[in-house]
Amino acid sequence: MGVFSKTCEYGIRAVLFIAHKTASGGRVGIKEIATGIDSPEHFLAKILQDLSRKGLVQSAKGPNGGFYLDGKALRRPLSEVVEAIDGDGLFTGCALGLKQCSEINPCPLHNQFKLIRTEIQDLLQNAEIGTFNNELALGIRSLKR
Amino acid sequence: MGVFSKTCEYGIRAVLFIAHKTASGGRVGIKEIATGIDSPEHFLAKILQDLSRKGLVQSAKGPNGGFYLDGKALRRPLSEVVEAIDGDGLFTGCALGLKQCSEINPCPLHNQFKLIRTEIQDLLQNAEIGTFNNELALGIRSLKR
DNA sequence: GAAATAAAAGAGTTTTTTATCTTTTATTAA
DNA sequence: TTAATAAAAGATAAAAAACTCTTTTATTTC
Ligand code: FES
Ligand code: FES
Repeated sequence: MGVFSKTCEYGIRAVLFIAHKTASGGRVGIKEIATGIDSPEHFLAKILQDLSRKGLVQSAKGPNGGFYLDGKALRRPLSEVVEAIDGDGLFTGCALGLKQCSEINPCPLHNQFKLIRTEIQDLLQNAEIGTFNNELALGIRSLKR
Repeated sequence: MGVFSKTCEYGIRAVLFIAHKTASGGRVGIKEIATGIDSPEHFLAKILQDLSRKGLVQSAKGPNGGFYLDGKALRRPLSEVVEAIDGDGLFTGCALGLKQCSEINPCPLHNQFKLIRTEIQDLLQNAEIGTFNNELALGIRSLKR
C-alpha cells in the first residue's frame, strides 16, 4: 500500500505527462497518455473525465482533440490533483485511523506523524505541475515502469 | 486514504492496547481489545490470529486466556507490525506507483519523497511497542475515537 | 470428565477499488 | 452532409479489502 491510491497515482502521472507532451501547444490523446504512463486506457479515461469536470485538465473532442492544460492548470500544485482524487485524508487524517486527528485526543504517533504529514503536504503544495516539464524533456525523470 | 490500511491501523492500535493492558502481567480478551480500540471484533480477531502466528503477539486459550506480549514482543518496533500486515511497500515503493523505485529511473517526486519515506520508516523503527505504555496509562494518548 | 471459557479456524458477505467493454455525443474536415 | 476522430458517458466485471457469523480446538476449573 502506497501513500496514494492507484487512481491517484495514475492521475498524477497522467497530468504530468499531459503537461510535458503539450508544452509547446497541441493536445494529446488518451491512448498516447495511457501508453506513456503505462496505465489501463479505459480506467485512465474515467480518471481524466473526472479531473476534466473539476477543471484540473482541459479536453477537446473530435479530430485534433485530446487533453491539454491551460495556463492556470499548469501552475496548479500537485496537491490539488491529490485532493481531487483521494481527498484531504492524507493531509489531515490520523495515522492510526482515529476518527479525528487532534491535539486534545492524540494517538501515540500524533506528534511525530503530524510533522511528516505536513512535509508531504508541503512537498505537494510546492510542486507545480508545469515545473517537471524540463526534467521530463531531458529524460531524467520517468512516468512509466 | 491514510498511509496504513485499515487492517494495519487496527493491528497497531491492538498491539499497543495489549501492551498497555498487560503491562503488569495477565491477559486481555478479544472483546475488551475490540471495545478498547473501537474496532470490529471478529475482524480484529483475524488480524490478531495472523500476528500471533507470526509471533508478534502471544495468546492463550481457555479461562484466563487472552492476548499478551512477551518481553521480546514488547521491545519490537512498530515497523515490524506494519511490515507483517502491509508489507514493506511504504518503505521501499515509488510514490507514483512505478514498479520499482530507483535512482536510475526515478519518478518526478523521487528525490523529495525518498526523504519522507525514510522519515516514516525511522519513526516506526524507533517506536518500540512497550514505550507507549506510560503515556497510555497517563491517559494522554488515545487508541479510540 | 463435564462444563465453561476463549482463541483459532472456516466459510461466508458486503463494500470499495480497479479495470473493461460498449454506446453516445461533440467536433472537424473533406 | 457525410465520414472520421476522439472524448464522455454508461454499464458491467473482476479483484481486493473490510467485515460477519459459525464451528472447532485447546485450556482451565470444578
Ligand atoms: S491523532 Fe493520530 S495522527 Fe493525530
Ligand atoms: S521512483 Fe518514485 S519514489 Fe523513487
